[in-house]
Amino acid sequence: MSNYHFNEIEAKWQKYWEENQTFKAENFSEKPKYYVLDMFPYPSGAGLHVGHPLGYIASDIYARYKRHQGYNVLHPQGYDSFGLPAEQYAIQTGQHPAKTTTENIKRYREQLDKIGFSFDWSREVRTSDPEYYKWTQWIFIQLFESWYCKLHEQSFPISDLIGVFGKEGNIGLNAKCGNELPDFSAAMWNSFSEEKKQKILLNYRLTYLAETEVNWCPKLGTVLANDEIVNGVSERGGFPVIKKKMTQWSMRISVFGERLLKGLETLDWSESLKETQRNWIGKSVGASVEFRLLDEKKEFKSIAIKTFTTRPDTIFGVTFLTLAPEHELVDRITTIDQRIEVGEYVTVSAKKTERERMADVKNITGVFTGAYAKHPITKEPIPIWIGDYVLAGYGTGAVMAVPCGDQRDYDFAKHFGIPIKNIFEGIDISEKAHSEKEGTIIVNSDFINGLSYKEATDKVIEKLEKKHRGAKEINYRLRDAVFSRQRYWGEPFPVYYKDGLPQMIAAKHLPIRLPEIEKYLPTETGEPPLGRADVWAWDTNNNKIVSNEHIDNIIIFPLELNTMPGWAGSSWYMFRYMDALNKEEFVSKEAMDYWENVDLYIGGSEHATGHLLYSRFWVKFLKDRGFLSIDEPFKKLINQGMILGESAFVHRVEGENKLVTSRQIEGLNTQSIHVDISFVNTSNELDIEAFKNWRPEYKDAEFITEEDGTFKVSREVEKMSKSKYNVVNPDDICTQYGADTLRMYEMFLGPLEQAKPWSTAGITGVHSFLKKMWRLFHSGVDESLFVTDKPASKDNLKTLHKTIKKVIEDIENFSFNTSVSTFMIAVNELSTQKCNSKEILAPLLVLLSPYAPHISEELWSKLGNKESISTASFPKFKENFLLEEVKKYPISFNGKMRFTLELPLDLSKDEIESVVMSHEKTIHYLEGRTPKKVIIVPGKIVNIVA
RNA sequence: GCUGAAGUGGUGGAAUUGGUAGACACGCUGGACUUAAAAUCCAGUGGACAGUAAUGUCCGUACGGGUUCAAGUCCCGUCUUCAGUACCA
Repeated sequence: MSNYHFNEIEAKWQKYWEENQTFKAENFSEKPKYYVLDMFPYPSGAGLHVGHPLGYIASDIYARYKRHQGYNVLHPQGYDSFGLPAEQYAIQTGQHPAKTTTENIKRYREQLDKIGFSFDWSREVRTSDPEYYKWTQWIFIQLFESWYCKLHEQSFPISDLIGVFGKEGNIGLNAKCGNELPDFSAAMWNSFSEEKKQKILLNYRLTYLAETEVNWCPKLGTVLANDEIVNGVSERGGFPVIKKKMTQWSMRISVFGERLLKGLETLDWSESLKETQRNWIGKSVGASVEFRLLDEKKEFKSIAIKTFTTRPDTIFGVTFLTLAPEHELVDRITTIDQRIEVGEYVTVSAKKTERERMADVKNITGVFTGAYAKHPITKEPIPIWIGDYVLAGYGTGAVMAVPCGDQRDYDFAKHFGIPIKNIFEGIDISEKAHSEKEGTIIVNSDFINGLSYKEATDKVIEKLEKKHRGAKEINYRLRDAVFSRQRYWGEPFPVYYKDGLPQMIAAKHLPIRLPEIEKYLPTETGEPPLGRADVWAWDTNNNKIVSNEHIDNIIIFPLELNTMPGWAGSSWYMFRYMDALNKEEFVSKEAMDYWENVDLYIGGSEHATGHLLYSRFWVKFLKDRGFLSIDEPFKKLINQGMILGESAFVHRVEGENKLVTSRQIEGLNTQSIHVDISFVNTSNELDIEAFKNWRPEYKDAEFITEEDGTFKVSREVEKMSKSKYNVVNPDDICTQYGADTLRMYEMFLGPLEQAKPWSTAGITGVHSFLKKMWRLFHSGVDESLFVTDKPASKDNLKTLHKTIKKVIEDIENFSFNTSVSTFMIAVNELSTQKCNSKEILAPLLVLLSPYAPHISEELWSKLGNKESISTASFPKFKENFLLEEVKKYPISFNGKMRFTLELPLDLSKDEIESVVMSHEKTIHYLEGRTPKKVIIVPGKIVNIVA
């Protein structure tokens, strides 16, 4: 008996691969290297659904393909097991995150194993493993011990900077790098107390402690980075976020803006993803312009309001200034008469949540400060306003408002009756502002009259620089990333506090292990859960964690209570796989130099402004400091599209216990209720009994059915999720159809990068292909293996090489969906040709093995091979089976056009004619200026001139 | 609003540098096998018109134009959908 028993075959080969360590990668090899990486999963509690493995299947196909091509392939997998998702699941189930994480990982591993991936599990990493996060802590220390020189665009050890301060102070640095810190000389530096020195250094370190306005999410009990907020609510859970001042660790990613931007040019990523990162970095080129406060009593002579503009050419159109409500000068410049009004306005806007402020965009609000500034060129008095359309976090938090050239300034001016000055020739601004830069001549503007945007911009900047009232400036939207989380389930900081100042724990004492505490829940007020640990202080004599009780002793100090965010561990994991067991270094130089960077990275596009940006930042930093030899971690990136679920709904008549079949709901006032898709068949018919048992409240409900007694549900495509009852579990598919069918079907669904709904209905097509493939190797009579050494026919070879060509092209282009079709066509053709030649079938198996590894291994071994099919080399495409030697024949087309036709030598006229009539052949179009290729349409050739 | 991607049968989707549009699969229809069903296999399947038939003709890739011997593909304009981003000065 020799039917295709996929369950047995798959279990057999998965065991074989594990026992033989078939996919273990060596760190050094004569072969060229290739590194294929998946974005490692968060082990959440729900387990995998069919959407999760999509990217893993694609990367696995590619990894297996590269092995066949003779590469030494690194294809590892691990778990991003620290962070909010893992912790939220623990909180929901009331279990300790350490416990749920271990359980979830076990479940994930079982599910992954069933699909037959070629992962090298000997290199598994878990970000929550102390042996792993030891190095995350180590990298944090390196960041703390480094600063960024804007002049050299590079990070250096902080000790270099201390050396410079001791010799020259920071005056030179401020001038060269445009730092805004108060100047000090070498003598002053040397006279500073240690405490003051440390405080100054925090302004330079790449990770620093500062009181900043952060995004606080009370429901999650933690602060969030900008990329963790979507539409003003938290990405995880969708809870409100408010602004709050807190002392937090931050990462100085902003100084890397330019390099992160430039690096994108070298990467093979999708244009849309690069664009997302470019927008996030948000570079804008413009100028800073300084407006000095107009003050007759000369009290505030030195107060200057710095603004940023991308339109220096419109400087003569300025009719007011607007400050953000949070601007630091608001208090100082507001006149006595305006104090109450301004105070109220500032308080009200501070109370708004991120979301309210976004929702309020159309409401124009603002208040006059009573103060005036002097225009830097015309010296005219300019009124200073406050408005919340100006953001404290961007530029300088103050704008020079040009109502004629900016719609927001225009709306503000109209709303408050501020004059609008037109500086554009022949442009009507009675209805709206004119914001296009190009194609306008500037007027009413003194020395730039008659100039275009570009010329005027240069002239104005030149003038401002001469008057010391401004300079050319580049601004980035990219903000420093908050790095503290008031959560339990994350990496502890290797930091203790002495006299209120942070101190690093020496690297040799790492890891600082996360203490085991009973109450790990976050608090709404923001006290970190680690504050509840009884043993969480640092003994500097013995270099170990000790009980809190001893604090105040001179050698025992409080430890940092916050933990690191989820993206800490995922920012460098791709290097740990290279050398996962190394106890001495996070990755050895040899391993690093061999594997270099990830050649192919596959994962979701939702990480565009988080993980993919942060890890690029860390890698650039580690490269600067000599710990890595490469500058960009991910050479090629593919974003797999999400697989969506097809939810099913029953319709209940509003206010009645009556359910109506989907075709009869028209005209009725009904409410849709999600129903578990396992109660619905492919014809959308509901199993009414199962539904009644599932939802007892409808036990006695009235069912309005079709005439034939069936009850139909309606369908809708949504994100696959437990709460929508539309989850399809890959385990079930594996049991019913096998992993090879699942793998091929997931690829067959559509283009890899496109979002698409899952529908189990079509899976039979792929499954019956595998059955046909199996049958191709077996005789129809007694079902034993029926493969011969007979030479292949010409037709057989043609089919094979056509398939080789297409499959290689498809894999190289990541069009895995079309190669599934190619296999189907090949098997159909070979069945028709009754091909049983080993010369054809063996290479076909190798070709198929990346897609359907289990069946390929089984048939491969049946053919008498002792080694795993993964060691076989990929068949090579030979063109001569498809094309023949050619000779040029001029022909004419439709009796008018003359072409040259390339055809085999020594053909008779009849043969040429039959070729032309039946095949696609390339000919050159001669009558046009440039020769073009055309395909002959059979039957339309009138004359062939030999 | 801005940026990016896309719009092809009943459905998912194929179509090298412009060259027989709808591969492959699902679904549907018919047939074979079967007591029957399932499974399996075979055939048909964009639309309209003509023909007993083989077949032929015309129309068809969101819409309107254009370039070309030839356009799903290139150019201009319009509409729609999806995704990202959003008071960024």
